[in-house]
Amino acid sequence: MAQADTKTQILDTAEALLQDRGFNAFSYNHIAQPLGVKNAAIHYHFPTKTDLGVALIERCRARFQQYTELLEAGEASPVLKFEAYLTLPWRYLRDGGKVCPLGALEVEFNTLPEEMRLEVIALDQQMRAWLAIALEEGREQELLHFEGSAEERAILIAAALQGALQIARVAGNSAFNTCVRHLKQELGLAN
Amino acid sequence: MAQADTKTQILDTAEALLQDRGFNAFSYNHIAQPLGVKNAAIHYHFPTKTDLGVALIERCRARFQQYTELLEAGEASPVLKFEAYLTLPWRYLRDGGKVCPLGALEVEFNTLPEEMRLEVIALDQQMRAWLAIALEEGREQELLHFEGSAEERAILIAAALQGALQIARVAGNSAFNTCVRHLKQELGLAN
DNA sequence: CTCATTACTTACCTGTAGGTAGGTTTTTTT
DNA sequence: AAAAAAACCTACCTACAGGTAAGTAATGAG
Repeated sequence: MAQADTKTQILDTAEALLQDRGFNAFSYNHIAQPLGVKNAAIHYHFPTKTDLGVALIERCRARFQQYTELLEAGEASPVLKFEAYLTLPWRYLRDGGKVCPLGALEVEFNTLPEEMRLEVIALDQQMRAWLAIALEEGREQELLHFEGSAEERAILIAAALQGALQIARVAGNSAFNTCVRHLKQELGLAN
Repeated sequence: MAQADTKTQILDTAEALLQDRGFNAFSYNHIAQPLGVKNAAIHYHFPTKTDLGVALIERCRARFQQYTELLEAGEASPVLKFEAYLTLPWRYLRDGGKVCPLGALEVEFNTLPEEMRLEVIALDQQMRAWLAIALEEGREQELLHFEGSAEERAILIAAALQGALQIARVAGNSAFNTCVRHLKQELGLAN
């Protein structure tokens, strides 16, 4: 129990650091100190930083999977699904001006080991693909309105949210909210 | 001449590295090696990495200023101005899948020294403010169509472009082009 | 009760980062 | 031609990064 707890805490801390500073800007010590544990303890659970990075992204993927399965199980409407998607970055912003993990990893993409790159690509695919399906459903049910393919619209939305989180750091949180409002408006959603 | 040249080359290389790997992921050696000079030569021109970073962003600002002044002097139409704005990220993508400098710096924002942060904020302001004016002009002349304030629309566009450049790294360049097409469409521009 | 496993610790190693001091060469100024 | 400034280089230093090896304390199974 205590072991799994530490492992989870390591991942939690690493994830927060990733979203706060980027992958290259945190070290094992940055994780170890707040947990009151030594550097080598991290290496015990994650031999290399690459292992840590991979595990981190895999957890993001699993969590997103769970999140969407819950929504599907609850037979959520396309609109609710879309709004659930918006909730993710919104939480990041609320929790201390964090940035989308995907965005951070993409900026540093060319410095990442191959194993991590593959995970990043998979996470991106997974998220956008699900969003696209939700958008298409919404259009079929005439709840959402947009031109072009749903995949294309999903790119625009994902890009805007990701960028807005980053811009919010220098322009204030309202920048993000503004962006969300416009995205909704363009889908024909009252805000 | 040779001195100013080296200084410029340093900035060029540093800028490329920033857009390729992020600010924290390149070192003085990464700059020195391709230029065929020693580490200390960089320190001669830019005593600290903070100095380098500040100079880099300042140059971005000056260049953008020049760029826009040229457009204003040529009495470019609002549509042309908007398209000129789109050209910037488009070039980044073309030149080896680079990312917007602003986006890279915002992701690492919390790791940057105060002097650099102020420059980042200034660059963001400068770019979005100019874009907003162009958008507003376009709307007044009924060349562009959108709801809400021009500043708000500028945020959406800047965020989407920034995010699209990053996503293009994992989803291919078409992701960026798709994003641009949709942004234009929404402004009522035929593509 | 013993043995093995798990979850660490202490103590180290190597590489590289940013940075500095002082010397040397080249260019410019007078 | 001499002096001074500019543009470097060599040689170093310190801090910290990621990583490893060997040991220890606690837990749990046979």
